[in-house]
Amino acid sequence: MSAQAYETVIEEIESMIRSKRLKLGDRLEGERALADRLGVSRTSVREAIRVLSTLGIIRSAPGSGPSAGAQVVADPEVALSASLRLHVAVDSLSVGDVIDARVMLESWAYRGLPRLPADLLQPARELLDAMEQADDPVEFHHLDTQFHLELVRLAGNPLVNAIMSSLRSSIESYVLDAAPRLEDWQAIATRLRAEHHAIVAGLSEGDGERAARLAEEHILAFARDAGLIS
Amino acid sequence: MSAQAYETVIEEIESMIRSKRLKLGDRLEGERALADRLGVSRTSVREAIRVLSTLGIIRSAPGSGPSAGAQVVADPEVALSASLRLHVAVDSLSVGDVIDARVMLESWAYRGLPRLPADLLQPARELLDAMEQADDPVEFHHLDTQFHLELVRLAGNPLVNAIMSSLRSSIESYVLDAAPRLEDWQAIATRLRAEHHAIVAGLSEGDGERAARLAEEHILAFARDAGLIS
DNA sequence: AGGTATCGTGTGGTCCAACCACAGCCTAGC
DNA sequence: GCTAGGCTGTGGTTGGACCACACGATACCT
Repeated sequence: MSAQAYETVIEEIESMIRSKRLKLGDRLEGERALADRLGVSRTSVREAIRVLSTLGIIRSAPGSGPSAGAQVVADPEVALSASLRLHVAVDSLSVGDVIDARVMLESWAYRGLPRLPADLLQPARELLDAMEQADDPVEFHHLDTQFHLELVRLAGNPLVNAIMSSLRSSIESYVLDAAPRLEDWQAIATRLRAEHHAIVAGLSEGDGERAARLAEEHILAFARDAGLIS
Repeated sequence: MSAQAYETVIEEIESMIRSKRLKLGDRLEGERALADRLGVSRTSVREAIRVLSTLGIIRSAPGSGPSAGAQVVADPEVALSASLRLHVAVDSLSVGDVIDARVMLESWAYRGLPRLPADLLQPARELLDAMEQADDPVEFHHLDTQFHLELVRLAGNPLVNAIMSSLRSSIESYVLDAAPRLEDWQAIATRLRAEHHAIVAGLSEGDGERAARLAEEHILAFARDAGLIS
């Protein structure tokens, strides 16, 4: 037995997924049954399930009934967010790296967009309206995150969406910490709102290239103001 | 105690990392000591360490001496690779999504590159030389992966490098499965080699834009040939 | 007959007390 | 001075025992 016990359990579950014996939404057999079938201890099965849970593949719930047990789910963000957050914490990734990656992602998403029907941009516009009222930096940032994510979502690539969301959340604490240090929050918020409208205008006119360039400058300028990059 | 036991352990370790009480390369206290200090069982501590290990933050080794114990490391790829691989397996992400993301990444990397000193491109050129001799599709693919990764590395963003590497490995099995189905492998390999040289030529002349466009078509054309996308 | 309180059962969550394999260190013996 | 052996602490694994939980069935009372 070269591989560790919990690894054999993961391999078994992954194999069941690949061979379609386990599909999205299916429930896994009980931990005790699985342990017995694979000839390992329940502890090892639990380690494996815990790992798959942090990878966003399985969700476990105690109790009984339809919602209980271990179920195959699809939550690609959890592992990405947790991993990035921790790697930024240990300084193996810098906040600047994350911001650069975000610029790449967002400008890619906008550049590829065709002229959009007005109703597709409606959710983003509503977020802009909400941001008009938001004076609190924390609330503003929250809406801002949703706004940018909503726009990237229009590109229709779920993987890019997951990465985008994870990038934001991995440096959220740094952004929020920086907010109070901003010189003139009101002035900056006003500028950010105007830039948001300009990006949406570009997209609604089918000028994804312009929106992309605006977004790049929008993101980098704020990051500079917040002292997140030099 | 609302949070689960293993979560409190993760929070404690993450807190130690954020406050720099734990730095890259440091060794964690023993599992038994940590369990005792936090008032949880060793089982829960082990679950937490196992999770952090799959997130690429901690590496554990049994035995004694300098290499033993749990150590803080920085391996951003492991979690990304595992997560993407499994999410592609459950069809929550498609191979096409992954390929599109890779095109984004690679073209971004090349577009941002200035004219490069010849020695920076030397490793890539050597991989091209090796690929001239590689007739076996598996060996060719292996070198191809290294080649593209080497070029992206020139952009100098470790996060992008990690994502790039994870994207490749998450769909590697699909690419390798598709290789035998290719109509005329020799002809395709010849074309791929020529395209590789053209990309390197673009970069060596400081024309990142051209290299990016060539890379986009290079990747998408092969994906179409291999039946990975339509 | 209809509602309601109760119990039974199976789930994951936690803990404990062992034992194993491993690798460095230290000591006794040559 | 050197080598072989045991000592010690590490993570890895196991079995068994509880717990809290939530559903479903059952028994009960009205």
